[in-house]
Amino acid sequence: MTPVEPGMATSPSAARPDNHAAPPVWLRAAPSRARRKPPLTLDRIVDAAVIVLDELGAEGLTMRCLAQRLDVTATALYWHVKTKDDVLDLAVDRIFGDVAVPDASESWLEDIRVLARAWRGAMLDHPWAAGLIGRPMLGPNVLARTEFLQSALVRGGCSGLHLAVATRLLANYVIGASLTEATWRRTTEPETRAAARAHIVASANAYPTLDASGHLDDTRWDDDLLFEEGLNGILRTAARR
Amino acid sequence: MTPVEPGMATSPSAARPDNHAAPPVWLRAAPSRARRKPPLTLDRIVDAAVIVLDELGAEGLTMRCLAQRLDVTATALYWHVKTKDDVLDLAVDRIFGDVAVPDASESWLEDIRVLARAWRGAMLDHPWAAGLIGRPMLGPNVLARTEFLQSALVRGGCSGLHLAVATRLLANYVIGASLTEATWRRTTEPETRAAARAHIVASANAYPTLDASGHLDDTRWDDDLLFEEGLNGILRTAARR
DNA sequence: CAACCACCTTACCGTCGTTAAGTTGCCTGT
DNA sequence: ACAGGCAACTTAACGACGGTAAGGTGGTTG
Repeated sequence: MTPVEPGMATSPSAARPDNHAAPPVWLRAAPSRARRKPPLTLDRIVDAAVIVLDELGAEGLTMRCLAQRLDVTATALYWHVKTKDDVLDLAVDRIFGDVAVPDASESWLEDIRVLARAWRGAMLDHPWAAGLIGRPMLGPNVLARTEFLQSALVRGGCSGLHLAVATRLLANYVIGASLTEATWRRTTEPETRAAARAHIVASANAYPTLDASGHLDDTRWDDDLLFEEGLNGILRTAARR
Repeated sequence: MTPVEPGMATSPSAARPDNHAAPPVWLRAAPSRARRKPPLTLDRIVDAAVIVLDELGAEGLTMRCLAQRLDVTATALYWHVKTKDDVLDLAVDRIFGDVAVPDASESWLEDIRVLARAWRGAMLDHPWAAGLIGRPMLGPNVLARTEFLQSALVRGGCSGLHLAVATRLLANYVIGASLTEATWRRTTEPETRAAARAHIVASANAYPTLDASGHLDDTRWDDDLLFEEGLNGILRTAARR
């Protein structure tokens, strides 16, 4: 697939002496660094994994295809990573690195809002992450965001039981909302969405309220608004402390 | 694995005549029904799938092992089911059938509380379900519970935007909470939990608030209490309408 | 220059989900 | 009563997957 290139790279006895001899630097240094493939690192693996996941989804990520994109054999990955699950865990934490942690402003409420929005945004940008949340998230990026969230609550005056409750409430809401929205967005060829909605309408006697409220197909309000309003509701109760 | 049993079942030319000939009914009728294996149905497949999932977790469920438990070949399943994902979807919906839908009482708040508790309980009883929520949940059991939840909110006076917000808020909170708790419970050999907590303590400078609040290892309050308090917070804002 | 070690490859294993092509047995029309 | 057909299952096999074991290689160190 990637046959060994002829010339310098192949034989040290030809390449090294060149180093000491004639050729101009720009003809020597550049190729010698560019032609040799860059070393495989954990970072490069995770980068590639996120790209593949974005393109093909969670089921599309295989060690072989990931390796191919990095121009190595599949087994080479196992030098840097113990199992495929490691790659997935790292990829999940990686995308949460994109969630900007705001500088702590004087408005802890707004800080939380910003973080929550960004968190949801990251998950909607990478909908495959929704299916991977059922594994413990202990990566440094996730922890850093949780730390910020809880510290904002502390700034807002929460402590003790109320702090624990508010932290979980917020985190669980954001996770739940992102999860359901991303799931819906990911699997939704519009035909599926229409079919689901049609099924509810057809079973209107079984689901009268869902039918009347336009569940799964409400064009009156969009997801952003509903998320924001729910967030407001939570923050109002948190602020009452 | 299941060799053909000798006698009647093997050869029609030997079995059928017996039907017309000597042997007493209780030796004929009973075995003829008991010995013939019960027909494979979707229901039996899903039942077995839930059992296997409970025993071995999501990764432990394979079509072959599921088939073995049903005393059929793996390919036989594909007559009743199109793909393995179908089995998973059905299994997820099945466990939500265990969530008791309360009779609508005069207290819509309490109705919601009961349903939310049961929902969470079902997920904690079957922690494997947490990893399978990243797929659209459109099964009849899930829909029926959502219908009840929303109808309770309507009884409570919600409508329009507020109804949509409250429905999502509640559902997302319950899902998020169940997911994180189940995930934690499933993957937690105590060693992992201890390691995670130790990591936070060790990085106390990076996560001061998490460290101080006993994140991931707070013995002061248990999960049930935190869930309940969060639920109360949500319902208070919903009730203000 | 020999020995070593980090890093990658070649070769391969067992298992998985799934398909294709029979085979069996009941049920129905005549 | 019997032929034909269809539903329900089996046997066989495919290709891809995650993962392991052993071997090579190139740069660094004694």
